[in-house]
Amino acid sequence: MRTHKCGEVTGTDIGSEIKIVGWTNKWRDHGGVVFIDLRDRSGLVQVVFSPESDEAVHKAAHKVRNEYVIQVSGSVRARPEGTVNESLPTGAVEVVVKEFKILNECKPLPFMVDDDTDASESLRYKHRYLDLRRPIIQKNLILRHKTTKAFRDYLDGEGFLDIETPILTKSTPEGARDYLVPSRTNPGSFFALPQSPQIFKQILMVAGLERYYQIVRCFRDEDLRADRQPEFTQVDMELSFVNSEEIMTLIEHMIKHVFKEALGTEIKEQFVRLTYKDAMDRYGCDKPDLRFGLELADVSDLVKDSEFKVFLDTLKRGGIVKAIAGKGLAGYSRKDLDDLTKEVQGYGAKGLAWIKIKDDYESPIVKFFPDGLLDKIKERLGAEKGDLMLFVADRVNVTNDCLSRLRNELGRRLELISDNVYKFAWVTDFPLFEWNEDEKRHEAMHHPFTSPMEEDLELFFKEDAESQSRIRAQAYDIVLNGCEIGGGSIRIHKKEVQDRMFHLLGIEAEEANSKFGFLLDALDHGAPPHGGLALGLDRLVMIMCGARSIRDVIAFPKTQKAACPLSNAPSEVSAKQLEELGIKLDIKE
RNA sequence: GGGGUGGUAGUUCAGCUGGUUAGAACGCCGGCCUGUCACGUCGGAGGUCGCGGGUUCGAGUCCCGUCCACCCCGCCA
Repeated sequence: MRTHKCGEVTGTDIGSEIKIVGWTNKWRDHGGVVFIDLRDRSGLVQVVFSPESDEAVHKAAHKVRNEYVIQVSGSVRARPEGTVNESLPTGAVEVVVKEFKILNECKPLPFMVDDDTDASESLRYKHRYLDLRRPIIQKNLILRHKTTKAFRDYLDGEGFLDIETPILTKSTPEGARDYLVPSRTNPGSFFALPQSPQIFKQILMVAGLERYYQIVRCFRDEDLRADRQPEFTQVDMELSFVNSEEIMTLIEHMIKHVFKEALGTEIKEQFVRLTYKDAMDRYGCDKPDLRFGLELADVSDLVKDSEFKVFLDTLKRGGIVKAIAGKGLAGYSRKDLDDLTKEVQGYGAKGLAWIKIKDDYESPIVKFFPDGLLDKIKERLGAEKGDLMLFVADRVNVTNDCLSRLRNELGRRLELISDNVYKFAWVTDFPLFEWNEDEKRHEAMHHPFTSPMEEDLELFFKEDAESQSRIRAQAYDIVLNGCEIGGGSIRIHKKEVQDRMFHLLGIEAEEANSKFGFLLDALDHGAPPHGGLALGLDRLVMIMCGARSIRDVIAFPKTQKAACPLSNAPSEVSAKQLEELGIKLDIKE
């Protein structure tokens, strides 16, 4: 149907007869001469209908409207002097139409197909076939394609096999809420859609496949966010006979390959290494944005010499006092400070103490600090005149949580966060367990198949909760610009260790057997040491695109209520379907 | 489950302390226009003010409820 693509008509085609097809991006009817910008995936080119070349064709051109699909035959020529469009790659040429055909018409549009459309998301998703015509979205999908291709190429080169795992699988305890699928042939029983192919990929290792990968859909029935969809894609990998260092090295090379191939960006520096403890101490979270500094400092040992009751009481109860220095923010108004205070209170802090460093220290609380103490605090924070010192005093986790969010907020306010900068970090030495206060039991921080560190195995077999809380995991997260883009671990490959793990998680042998028996059996039949990692593809591509939302890199995303405005899924089903499945509805009003 | 913002023409929005016939831009339809590329120009059509109640002589505007979209908290091993 065509000899050229619209965006690829160039000066070298001048004089030749070509045939192109595409959508009418814009038409300009001057009465005498009609211009149409014809668009296909490759770009735009201007076509000209002039009465001099063909009266009938020129007349018919008046019928064309936006988004009509047309086919054009004509000759390429240089545009007349003074009419070159510098802002268009094809702006030096135009196609003089000799023949054209309307291949399809288009009803009036619900919104303009245009990169800077400001149509609402729900309208765009309802007519996603129009929304996806916008070059800016196509660019994202193209980058996503290049990214997955680069992953596949790299992994293929490293001897990884792409192996599919079941989508209809088994519900497992722990983790997110499952999406369930009823089984018609087993009334009353349900499949679950996988939250990840975790167990299957481990079984592939036991089976001797040695290197597995899959770019695979995962499902979690939890509430949505700008960076969270109920179905999302992981680059999922598992390797046998490796340690965590070897895995991290491989992943680092892979990521650099992908950034170079898909984005043309060379990541030169080595990924930063942080232990979990370092990350928490210095940034208050396990996914710090390393594009800026503003590190936190623990000042508990200093403020214990003050007379500020809030701090002293917190310390007495086993809490801590940490602080951060806002560079150049000593001029903050009462309202600015109130806003910041409200922000941290939203995350559980009781308040935010502040001290401005001007010629003197300025704050309602300076009177509680003896001479010299404030200098020591200032020194520890690396603060100087003109800065604002902000303090949170609370339990360790609340303090860290609030200050890490405050740190990100200050990073934004001080405009320290630049796009097109990629700061990677590995976070390692995670605790194996996280204490669940509600249920009074340990939960796996990563997942229940994560191996404890060799040197902590002794603790692993001790009975007291305090020892157990000190066990570190052979787990590692990969962080990019303050976003967790992936994580993995060395897995448990010995049955007795896995049994012990379930025991510590409060999962009885019987339950473990019914839920994970097939994995436990496999571990008992010559399971090799193995480990792996999964990367969140959507989030990664989102960062690479500079997109604000994960929905901008997914062709058919769901709304915050986990619905699809295009297909209207989910929807009710017929009584017959329910009957076949043995399902009766009991909807709470 | 909770907090916030929004919902008025096809679209994006304005609409003041409640008051006559709800406006603008873009889009759409028609006319004019031979060098535009945000074309210009003249004219026209287009509204259940998300939905349901209430207050009032009178509600787009105030109150209550509800639905939807987005952002966040909880949740997401």
